[in-house]
Amino acid sequence: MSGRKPTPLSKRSAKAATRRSDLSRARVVEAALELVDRESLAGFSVRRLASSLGVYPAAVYWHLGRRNEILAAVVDHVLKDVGQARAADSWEESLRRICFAYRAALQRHPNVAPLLGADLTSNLGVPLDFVESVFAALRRGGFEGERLVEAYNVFVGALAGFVTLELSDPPAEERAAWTEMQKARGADLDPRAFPTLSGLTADQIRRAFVLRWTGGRAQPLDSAFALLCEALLAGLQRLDQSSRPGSKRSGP
Amino acid sequence: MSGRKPTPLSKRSAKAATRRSDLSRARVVEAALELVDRESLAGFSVRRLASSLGVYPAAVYWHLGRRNEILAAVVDHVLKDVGQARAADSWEESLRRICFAYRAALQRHPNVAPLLGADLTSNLGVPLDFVESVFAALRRGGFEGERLVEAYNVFVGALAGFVTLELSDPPAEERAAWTEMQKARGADLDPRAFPTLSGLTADQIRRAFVLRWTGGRAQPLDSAFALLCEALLAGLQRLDQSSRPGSKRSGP
DNA sequence: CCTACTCTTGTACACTGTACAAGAGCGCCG
DNA sequence: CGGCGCTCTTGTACAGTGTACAAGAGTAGG
Repeated sequence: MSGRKPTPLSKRSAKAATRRSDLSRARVVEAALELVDRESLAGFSVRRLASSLGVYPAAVYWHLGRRNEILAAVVDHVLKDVGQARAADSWEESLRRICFAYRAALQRHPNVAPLLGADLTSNLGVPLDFVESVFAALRRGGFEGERLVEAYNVFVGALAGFVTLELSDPPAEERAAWTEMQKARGADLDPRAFPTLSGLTADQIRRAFVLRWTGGRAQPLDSAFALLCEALLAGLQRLDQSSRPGSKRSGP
Repeated sequence: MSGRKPTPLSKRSAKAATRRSDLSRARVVEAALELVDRESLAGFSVRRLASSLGVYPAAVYWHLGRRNEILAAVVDHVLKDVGQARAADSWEESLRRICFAYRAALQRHPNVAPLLGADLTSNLGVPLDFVESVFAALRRGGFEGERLVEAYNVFVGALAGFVTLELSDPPAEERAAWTEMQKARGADLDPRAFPTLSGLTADQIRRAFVLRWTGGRAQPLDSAFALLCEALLAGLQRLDQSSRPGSKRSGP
């Protein structure tokens, strides 16, 4: 079905003949996100995106540029509300809200999660208001100068890392084989070489990042995530106190 | 130069005619790592790898399987010593050593870092002794059962996330353009929309994860990384104490 | 009405991962 | 010693990828 060429004429020609601009940046981004959601990141391609819009690849290039820029736009779209997480009374609570907003946004579109693990740098896709809100909260917490940037990087790195890892999934087509393989890997552990590991229950292994065989979307690691937030906040609090003894703590 | 076909005969035929097995899993992995180091991950391809060995693609397939399995083997190779980080007196110190060993290993081969951000799950590349050592340390710290797995995920997620982000770099070919773009993005900030961000100095922005334009290999975020470790440990310590008041703390 | 601009069509190129039949070279067993 | 069988490599093929680019449709403004 659907020959070599995108055969875009079918459902479009009549319409497009009159209004050519029913394509637009927003529409393309939406379609791209839809495609990623449906087919996973590996299944995303410019051509597929184009053909899902009934259009030739170059058309989507025109609106969004290269592949990476398309994906950057998708990330931006997914994360657009995270920066709006309303600030709370304490800076700690603000950060907590950001954590949960960030994770919730990605849980809605888990297939884009990988993009935020590695490509965060080269992607211009992360909305600035997200960045702003983290910086603002940390500053309220008393971080300044060099220390502020460091705390920010710690926070963002840990948050992005955990969520990406939690949400990443095996390639779907080979899920079955992969599950089997992981199970075996977890079961055949030599107690002499891996004393601690081999003492874990199957249920523990199933949830442990490198060993697990259940992806984090089927089985969210809610409490582990909460633990991450608390650990981060506790850590930052303590460092904050120790580096600047008497000044601003949490509220006024 | 070097025609369509790999033209493998040149430096090989004489040799290979007599000893066919000068290819081996280990040699291929080594070459793959070398290629990734030299050309970055985007520049890695099975064909290039094959031709760098003077061999046809299918030959490397035979030894290592599909692309992902090749990369998994590379990751395994890069991380193989991390699990050997000698345990220290206190569990905290053990974890600290693991952190630094992990980062050091990836700093030696920063181009593989992206693999550990997103593909950690589907990669079977992470050596088990690394996992074992983390679990062991945490258990010594008093974590058990459900809590143990959570702490482990927190630790691994945060660690992998930070290091991947720190080490990831713009695509190299477009580095110049990208730098310019990021600089502009950081400079044109509307103070009304981004009060905190626009107050940052250029030097702060240059180091801040989403905004920065200097990659973490040219300019390592040493102190931020140290901060991450301390924050994580402090956080875990506190959670540990609060959940199990009187039992084992650090050392005897 | 014609020019200028926005957007789309086709087509092309170089390259990718992966499969597979066929064949070399070697060790082992009879 | 001869040949079977295994390990490994050669070629070749296929379907799909990102990206560039000339050419053309369609609309808006002067």
